[in-house]
Amino acid sequence: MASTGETLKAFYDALLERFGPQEWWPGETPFEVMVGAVLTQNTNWKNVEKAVANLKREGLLDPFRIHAAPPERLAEVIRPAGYYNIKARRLKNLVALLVDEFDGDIDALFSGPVDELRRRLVAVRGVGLETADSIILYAAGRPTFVVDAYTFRVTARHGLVIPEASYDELKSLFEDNLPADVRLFNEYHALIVRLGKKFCRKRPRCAGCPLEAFPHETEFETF
DNA sequence: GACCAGGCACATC
DNA sequence: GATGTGCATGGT
Repeated sequence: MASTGETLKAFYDALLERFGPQEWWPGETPFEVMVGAVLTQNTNWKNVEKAVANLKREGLLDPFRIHAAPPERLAEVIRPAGYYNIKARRLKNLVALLVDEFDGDIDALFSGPVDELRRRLVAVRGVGLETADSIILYAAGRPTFVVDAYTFRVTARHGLVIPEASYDELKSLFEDNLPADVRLFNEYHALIVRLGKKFCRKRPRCAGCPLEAFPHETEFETF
């Protein structure tokens, strides 16, 4: 009987073998990564790329510029990312933390204990657990495991957690059974997303899945 | 035309 | 604490 840690490592090896390193997060600067984390909420990444390109073209990919921009103007620029009114407000909430508390110095925001950073990020309206963890891992380069909808599906369908497991329970599943390695956490989450896009959607297509050889449920909940 | 996407806040029970 | 709903564009 393989331990949870051994199973998680075997999953990782199978995903890496199939897909190769994902080299996440696409983004030229930590600030761009942070903005992308908000824009990609429940949204296809292709749409986010268009919104980010618009921000660059308009000279708005800057904490002070976003802070000063009227919400309606910001919303129009990020329109392709969807939910543009609400995301404009969320971006302004997030840069308010950066500008008002850290004088726009993103390195200052990212330094200090990870759990304190997480509390600060989650306290921002519009930044939930996944967005906060994405920022911590991919923008700050600090070790925290990012859980998303695909993580729920993959782990539940392979019997690693009960389907009712919470976000933090899933996060602990990975963090308590793997070394706290930024590179590993980075690739693992990216590989789960890659897997999910192709095989582990709401209506899964399991034929050819790299985890096909591992035990899994044959009846799927649509979540 | 239905379904889906790298969520979150808020209302209601 | 659990469940339901609004937010919105663009690809399959």
